[in-house]
Amino acid sequence: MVKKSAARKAAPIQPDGDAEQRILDAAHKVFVRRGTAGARMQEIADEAGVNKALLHYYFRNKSRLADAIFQRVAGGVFSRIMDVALSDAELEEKVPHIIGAYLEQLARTPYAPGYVLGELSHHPERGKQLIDALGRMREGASPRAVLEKLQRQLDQRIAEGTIKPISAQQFLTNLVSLCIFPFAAKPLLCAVMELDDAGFAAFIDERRRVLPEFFLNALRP
Amino acid sequence: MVKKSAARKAAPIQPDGDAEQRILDAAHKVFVRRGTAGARMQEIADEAGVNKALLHYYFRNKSRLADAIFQRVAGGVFSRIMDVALSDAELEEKVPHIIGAYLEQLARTPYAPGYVLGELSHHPERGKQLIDALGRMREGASPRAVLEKLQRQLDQRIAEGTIKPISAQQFLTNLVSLCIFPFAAKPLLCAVMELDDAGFAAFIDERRRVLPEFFLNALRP
DNA sequence: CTCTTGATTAACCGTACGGTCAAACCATCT
DNA sequence: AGATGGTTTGACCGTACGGTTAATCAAGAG
Repeated sequence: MVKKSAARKAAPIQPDGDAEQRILDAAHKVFVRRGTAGARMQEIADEAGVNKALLHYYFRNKSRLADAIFQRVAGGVFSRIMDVALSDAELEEKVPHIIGAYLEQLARTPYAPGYVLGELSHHPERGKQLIDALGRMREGASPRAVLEKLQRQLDQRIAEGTIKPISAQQFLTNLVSLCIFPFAAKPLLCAVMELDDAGFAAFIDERRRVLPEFFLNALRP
Repeated sequence: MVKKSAARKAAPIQPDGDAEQRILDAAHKVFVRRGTAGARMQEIADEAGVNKALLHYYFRNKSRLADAIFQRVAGGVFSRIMDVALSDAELEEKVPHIIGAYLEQLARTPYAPGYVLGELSHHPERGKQLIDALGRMREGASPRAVLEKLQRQLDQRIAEGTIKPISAQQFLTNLVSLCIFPFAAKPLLCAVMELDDAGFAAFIDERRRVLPEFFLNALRP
């Protein structure tokens, strides 16, 4: 759509990367820490080291920029969930693996979940937009198909009598809840448990050990 | 602090209740659906059927009003958690009871969790404020004391060998995660599972049956 | 009745904010 | 060198928003 002259050069002139990318990164930071409504175009421009008008040049207006960032952040938070449902590994391997990878990723972006959930609650229509975007990222991974595949795997184990009956919906909801919520409520948990950032990291580390066992144990018949 | 003339009369003149209360209720609605930064003082005034200047008369400015509402909403979302830790009942009774009551309450205010988590992530200092307020509501229910009491109860059961070892922190975090998250992510869950509001209510109803068993099962040694 | 006092309003103010525009910039091509 | 076209900027605009003020209203006290 928009041709980037800097892309042709090996060493870009600008401080780092081309302007559009710097704007996206700056907007990412600002939107996540202030929320869409609380973010200021000027603050994003400053953070990107760029004139405010340039934001409107690349992204027509604030709401388009906000949409782009929301998709980026929410995609980052939720895309990994697909791994659970799509992989063919047995639950006993899959669950610990996904929990470990997920907690690790979230620990790197601890404020993303709070931002995403806040935005979702103020703009419910973004729920639909988000799963459309996720479907576009991973070919043919419609939510319905994903849930059906997971349900088949669960049903087989249920028939074997090796896990208790559970629907794929409840299974996924539980798994995601246990992983994401502690980050979304991080400031509250830190206050309740009297933790600083290092203490919270330790709490998450402990969680990485405890959660797989807790979850698999819950499935045991 | 501020004397209310209408309070003296048996039948208040105003449409319903005194102005301060109507403002609080209106602010509650507006802040929850728009978020603090997205809420407009004018919209709150309209919703309360009152002049905008009156908001500044009762609450000096927007941020004080926002603080009041946040405490109210967040208190409503989290105060019930205390019941788990403070009650003396056995886990097998306590857990299903708290899950049932909690899901029922949240189903009545489904957008509160998203609002609270969003606000927490943009104003982390409110975590501390919130637990102070919760401590004020329930006499001598400091988080530390609550966690210690719960830990004693858990330790006894662990020593008996009737549940697996778990810290009070992880126990509470898991319980709260499983209850609150589905509401905070309601728009997303509805999109993924192709549910309307009635379908979501049914999903929560199913959850009320499934969750106690899931949770207690996870504790089983 | 007047005086006082809290409650309520209409009108207003300053500015912060999202958005626009014409000019300047700069690499590339002829 | 000049022309071209995407990129970047400073200056500007309209308004929506939070907040203030002076006036009005209602009701009790004297």
